[in-house]
Amino acid sequence: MIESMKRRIVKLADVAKAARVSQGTASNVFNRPDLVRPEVKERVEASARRLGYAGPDPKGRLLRGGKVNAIGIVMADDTAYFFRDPFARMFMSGIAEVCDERGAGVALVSARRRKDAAWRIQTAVVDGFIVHCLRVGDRLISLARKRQLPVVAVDLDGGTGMSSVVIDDRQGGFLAARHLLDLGHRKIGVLSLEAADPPRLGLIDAERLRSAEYRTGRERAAGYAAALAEHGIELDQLPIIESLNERQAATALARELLATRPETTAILAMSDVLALAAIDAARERGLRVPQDLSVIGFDDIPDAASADPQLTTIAQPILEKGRLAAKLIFEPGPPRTETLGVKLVERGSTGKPR
Amino acid sequence: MIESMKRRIVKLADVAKAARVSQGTASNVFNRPDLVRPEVKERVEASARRLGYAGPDPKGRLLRGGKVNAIGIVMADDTAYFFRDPFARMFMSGIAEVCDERGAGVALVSARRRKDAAWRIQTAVVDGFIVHCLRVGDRLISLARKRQLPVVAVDLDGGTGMSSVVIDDRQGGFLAARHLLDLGHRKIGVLSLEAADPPRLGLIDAERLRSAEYRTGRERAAGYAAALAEHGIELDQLPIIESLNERQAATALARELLATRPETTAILAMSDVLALAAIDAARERGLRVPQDLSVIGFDDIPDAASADPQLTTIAQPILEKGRLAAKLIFEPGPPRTETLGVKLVERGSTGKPR
DNA sequence: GCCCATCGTTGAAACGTTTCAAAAACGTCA
DNA sequence: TGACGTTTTTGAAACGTTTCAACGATGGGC
Repeated sequence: MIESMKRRIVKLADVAKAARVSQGTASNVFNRPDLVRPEVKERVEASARRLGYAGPDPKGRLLRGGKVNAIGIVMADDTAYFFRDPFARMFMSGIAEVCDERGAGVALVSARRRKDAAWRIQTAVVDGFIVHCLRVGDRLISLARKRQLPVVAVDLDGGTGMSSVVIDDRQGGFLAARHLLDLGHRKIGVLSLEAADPPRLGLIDAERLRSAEYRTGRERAAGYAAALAEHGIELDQLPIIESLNERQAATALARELLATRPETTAILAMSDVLALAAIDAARERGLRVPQDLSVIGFDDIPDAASADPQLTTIAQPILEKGRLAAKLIFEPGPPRTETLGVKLVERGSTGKPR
Repeated sequence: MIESMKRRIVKLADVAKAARVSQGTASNVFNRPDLVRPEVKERVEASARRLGYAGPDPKGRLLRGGKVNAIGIVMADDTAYFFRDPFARMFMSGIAEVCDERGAGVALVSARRRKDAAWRIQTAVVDGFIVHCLRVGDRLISLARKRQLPVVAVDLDGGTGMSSVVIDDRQGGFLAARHLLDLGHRKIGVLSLEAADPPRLGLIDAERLRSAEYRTGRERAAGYAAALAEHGIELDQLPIIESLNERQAATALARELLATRPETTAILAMSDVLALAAIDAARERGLRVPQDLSVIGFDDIPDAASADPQLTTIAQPILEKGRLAAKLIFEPGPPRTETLGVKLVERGSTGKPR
């Protein structure tokens, strides 16, 4: 009698047997209750209750051929980043909206440590992946694709056979640079996102950006170059600083830029975080923004509007980006690339040069 | 030849056959590569490549007895709420930290629509649940528990056989009320969280709070009552307004409170959101905070410190709450309830009555 | 009373993997 | 050469469900 304590887990077959029906019928009780005679249904449910059946185990259902009904979002950062970073949060909100509509769940896949990341992606129980990675590059993508599930890349050059969502970074860069040029700035410093892995922090030459592995930096720089060209300026003539997209680190680099190039009247920053860092650095030097130094950012994160001074920036539709990425995952059709527009938002951080 | 186009999915057995090894060996190639002779491993990998094998399918592995390696977080709101709400975000960050440490994934389970919610919880592919629900009450909990997976409840009275994490709401309520009383306030209005489902918006009596279905409201009110009692005041003597925890809605109710009880010199709010709403309402009436009206909140969300005036509030360790909830999920031991402390944070929204 | 349609129920076959005891291969040593 | 330890490999048995063609019962129409 004691060995009956072994408490094996109760499964559908046990319930079926106890209720003296076939397994198929028992299954129907839980999944298509109207197919089974009320009386029988009652009996099966009673058995289930009596045996302490936990309900059909998703593991079994899954194998049988079901969809998981959840998509995985891969980011090259720790999981808390999803909730901390303003960009990530809006992006996720967009995804969440669409998933709710479709009744799909959301699984967060952190790909922080590269080693671990592979395993996480290979074993994630999902129906598809949205991959947002600037940092680790294509490795994550190719891992995800190997799973042979739908994959949508975000802010990355779309590969063959994969959908992707990008913004018109080049146009954004163009608008930003033209804005400064129109105001009369010529002594412009560029604060760049990482161009490739590994990043090379500090002064870099324009060539590194032209051939950058990361799409975002490459395209935004190309936009800058196009606007500059209209004024007969080469990107190569400007000082370009590559930085991590992180406020502290960027402030230090911006400080250095302002120190070595005191003639600078404007900063072209490839992200709002970089722009805010530039403002911090300017303030340290006693420079007023925008009177002594104009700063323009990129992205229009929520902080941009509440900064002091309010940040002039290139707005990208982050929420929409998330929505679109999610829609593409669910869309059955052939893979395609969607490009979203950007626009200049003039606020208080730019003005005419002194 | 054409029917071979049927492109059945390639599975481990196919790879094994192609490489002329047993399925067991093929499995080892992917899971314990060092158990198999390099030469054989090579051969299997080659076959896998040639056949376009996607790697061991997690669905199969899962059924065989594996852990999913992910926990589900259930909230009674839409999925975007996880990224929007300041409280939820900090809470999730705490959870995320611990999950990263343990190498576990995070799945977001929205239980917005009650009907849908059941299915979501029943089919979520996870190893355990952290359930945070004020609104929908125990239904979500009991669904989760039926899965016979580890469940941790947050901010809820722990049931038998289930771990839970709570804060010392009563002590928090006590500290908040005592703070106002010590400053000399006697004409105090209470802005309460929902007491039960369905909420009853507007003026309620103290009894509704004493017997409230939701722990948070009940306990905080009990703390208020204890502090008041020390000054010979009964909670029943104060005006109590029940409100949704939502800024707009709460502002309207606070406005009403201030209009009908103009003698009020202080507001005891059960959350920071409610407190901020009270400040909005006060401002509309031309009341200065804290000179004309003192307001104290609860929670200490990030907004509290950056509000104008900065909000005096009861701080609860939100991040730690998340961490602890996650730890309890992974902990093998018997279920237990952890209670976290709170503390009074004096800032600018409270002062002596005029 | 017989035939047919309908409704419920059954039984067995997937689904794709991991695990584990046992068998085979290999190497070493007396 | 045979006995004996080690490595490798095998074969088969789970894991828990859903699905689906086929079968039996039930009742209506003729």
